[in-house]
Amino acid sequence: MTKTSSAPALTSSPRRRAPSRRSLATSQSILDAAERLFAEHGYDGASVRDIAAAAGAQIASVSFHHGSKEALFARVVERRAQELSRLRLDALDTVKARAEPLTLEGVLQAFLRPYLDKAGLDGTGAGDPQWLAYARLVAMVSADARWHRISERCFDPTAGLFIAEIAKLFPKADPSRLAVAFVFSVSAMLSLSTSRWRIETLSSASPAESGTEDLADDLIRFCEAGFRAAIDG
Amino acid sequence: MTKTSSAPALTSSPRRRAPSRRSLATSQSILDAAERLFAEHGYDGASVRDIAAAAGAQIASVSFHHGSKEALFARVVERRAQELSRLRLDALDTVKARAEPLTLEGVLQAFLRPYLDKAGLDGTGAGDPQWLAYARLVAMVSADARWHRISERCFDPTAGLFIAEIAKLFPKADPSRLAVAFVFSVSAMLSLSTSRWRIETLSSASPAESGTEDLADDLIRFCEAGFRAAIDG
DNA sequence: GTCTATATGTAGATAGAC
DNA sequence: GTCTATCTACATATAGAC
Repeated sequence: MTKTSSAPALTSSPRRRAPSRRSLATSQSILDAAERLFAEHGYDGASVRDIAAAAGAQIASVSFHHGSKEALFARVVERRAQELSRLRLDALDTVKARAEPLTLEGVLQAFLRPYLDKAGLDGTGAGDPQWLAYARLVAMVSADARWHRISERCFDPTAGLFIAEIAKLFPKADPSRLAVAFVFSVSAMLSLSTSRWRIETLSSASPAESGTEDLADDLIRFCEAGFRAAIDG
Repeated sequence: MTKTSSAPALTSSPRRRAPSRRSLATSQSILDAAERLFAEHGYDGASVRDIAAAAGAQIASVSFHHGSKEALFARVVERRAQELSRLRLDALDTVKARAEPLTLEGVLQAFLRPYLDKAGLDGTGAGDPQWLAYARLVAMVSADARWHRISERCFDPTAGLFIAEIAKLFPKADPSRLAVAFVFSVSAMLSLSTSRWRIETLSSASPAESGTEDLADDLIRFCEAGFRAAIDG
C-alpha cells in the first residue's frame, strides 16, 4: 500500500520515474537546438517555436521538459559549464604535476585551452559545432548584465581559483590588478568566438595573408605579456 | 513657377524643408532613448513602443523620423561613430605633433582614451550617461555578427588606420599578428563597459580593496605589453 | 509633424485529448 | 510523454484625421 502511482510493475525496468530513452533524446535535442539558436540569434532573437522546430519536437515538449524559456536558457548554459570547469581544473593539475615549476603561461594555458580546443577555435581544425555554439553563448552571457547571476554561478568560482593560483605565483602583485588582467584575458579569449570575422577584415587590408595561424598561441602570448605588465605595475 | 510646394513664404526663415525646432527635438530625444534602451536590453529586447514612451513621443513618430526599427538602430550607432573617430584621429595627431618620437603606447592611448573618457570608464569620474550607453552599444555591435556591416562601416576604417600606424612603427612585424593583437585590445577595452561588475566580483574575493583605480591605465599597459609580445613573436 | 486607431504577425505558455 | 488547438499579450508598421 505504499504506492498510489498508476504505473503497473509490468516492465522489465522497475525503477520509478526514470525517463524513457525517447524522453531523454527529446530533451537533449531540445537543449542542442536551443544552444545553437540562442548562440546564433541571442536570447530574445530565438523563439521557443523555432527551437522546437529545429529539434524536431513539438513546442509543448519544450515547456514539459525544461519549463519556461528562461529556465531553458539557464539549463543550456549550465549543461556544459561543469564539464568546462573540470577540463580546466584537470589541465591545471596536469601542469602542476610536471617536473618544471608552475609558470604564469602554464596557468593561462590551463584556463584558455579547453575553451578554445572544444570549440575548435585554436586553428588546428574544426571542433564540435555544438561546443562552438556553446562558446558563443558563453561570450553572450559574459557580456550581458542580464545573465550576471548565471555567470556568477557557472564561471566565477573557477575563475577565482585560477586568479588565486596566479596570486600564489606572484605574492607581491596587487590582487585587484590580477582580477583586472584576468577579465581582459577572458574578453580577449571570447573575442575569438565573436570577432574572428573582424580579424579577417582587418588582416586582409595587409599584403601578406597568413591564413589560419594558431590564434590560440597568439592569445596566450598576448595575455601572458599583459599579465606581467599588470604584475610589475 | 519653380515651386509647387504648399509652404507659403510667410515666416522669417525662407529655407524649404528645414525641420522645425520641435521636430528636431523629438527626433533627437527618440535617438537618445533608443541609445539607452538598446544598450540596456539589446536590439530585440527593446521595443519601439518603450523607446517612444521613454522619449515622451508617440510610437508613430519613431517611424516618421527614423523609419524601421533596424534603420533606427543603425542611425543610433552611426550618430556618435563619426565623432568618436574624429576624437581618436585628433588624439593621434596630437601625439604625433609632440617632440618625442611616436610610440606604441601613444598610438594605443589615442585609440583607447576617447572611448573611455567619453563614457566615464577611466575611473576619473562619471562621464556622459548617454555616452556610457553608447559605449555599451558599441560592445554589442562589435560582438554580434548580425551587426557586422554596421561595424565595418563605422569602426573598421579607423581601426585600419591605427593598425597601419602601428605597422609603420614596427615594419618587421607580421601585419596579421598586429590585427589579431588589435582585436584582443579592442575586446579588452569593451570589457570595461560590459564586465566591470565581473572585475568587482573577482576582486572582492581578495583581501585588499583598491576601490576605483584607474582601469584605463591598467588597460593600456595590458594592451601595450600584449602588442609587444605579438610583435616580437 | 503629430496623434489615434488599427492591421497583421508572432511571441510565450498551457489545457486537454490521446 | 506527446500533440493539437488556443488563450492572451505584445510586437512592428501604417493609414488617415487633424
